[in-house]
Amino acid sequence: MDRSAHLLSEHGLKNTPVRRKVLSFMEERKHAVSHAELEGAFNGDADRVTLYRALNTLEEKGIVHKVLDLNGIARYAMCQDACTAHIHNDQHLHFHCNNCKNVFCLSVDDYPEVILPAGFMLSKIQLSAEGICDNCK
Amino acid sequence: MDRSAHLLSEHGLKNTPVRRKVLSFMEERKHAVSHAELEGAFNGDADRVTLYRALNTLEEKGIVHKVLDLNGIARYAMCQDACTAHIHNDQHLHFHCNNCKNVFCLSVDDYPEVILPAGFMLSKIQLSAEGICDNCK
DNA sequence: GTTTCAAATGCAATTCAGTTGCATCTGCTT
DNA sequence: AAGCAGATGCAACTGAATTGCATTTGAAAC
Repeated sequence: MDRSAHLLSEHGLKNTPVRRKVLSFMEERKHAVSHAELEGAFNGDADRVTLYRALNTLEEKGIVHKVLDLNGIARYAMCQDACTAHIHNDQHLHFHCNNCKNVFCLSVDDYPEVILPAGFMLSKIQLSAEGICDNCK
Repeated sequence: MDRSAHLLSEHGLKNTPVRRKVLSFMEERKHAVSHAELEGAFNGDADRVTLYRALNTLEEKGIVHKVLDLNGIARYAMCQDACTAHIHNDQHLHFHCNNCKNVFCLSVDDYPEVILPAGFMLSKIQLSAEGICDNCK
């Protein structure tokens, strides 16, 4: 049983070809992948709706996480590198490339203190960066 | 000439009823406003497309700035409070309410240093927070 | 290895934010 | 008052994402 199949059974999900391929596709990239990117990779081997549902399910189970790119389009990443190194698995930085709009998950050491006005309750803070990725420069 | 009209002429934009009302509506709120919110406020007095174009124009001229909410929907704010206090007018924090999805622009004192991998060029960093706003708590 | 059934998939249709093309109207300059 | 660039309104369109429903399938029970 490969890593993708293991991840699925571990979370009580059926081990289907689509989900396995989605996961291994993500593992191979170092950036967060969009639905459109996946659809291209499947090239007709899975319905677009099935891909949307696979992504939603994987996110609900905490296997991948979702991040909106600069155009507000959802992208998904596993980010195991950054996550295993920290307790809170969203303690990482999202780098948005202004050119290709890809999103990269990078680890970050220290977060600033945030002081909110009275009445605001903080649940999490998120640091994001914009610029040009190494592919586009 | 009121403040809205002044802002428009200052940026070489025609002083139209729609733009004036958009600006004064924004000035009255302490959160970033969405297109849907504006459309409700106009209640038929302006076409939806006109509102989209007004928002785009105001953003292009640097009068307002755009921020995507947690659902990836655009919201716009003037944020003069935070902006006049700092040199870089995007040096502020966006607080996203998990409940009403409103976005609040808050000022922030210090930004953390961000070290990127080789080949990545940084143009700006952005701090955002999630939680519950004072209205929803 | 069958049977069984909840869960997953495929297909069609729908929603919703946002954009574009084009004709008409209106601030603003002269 | 005239002229016109730019703003508005209307209709149609795009693209991401969702929903309903019939069919198929993974995996557990037999």
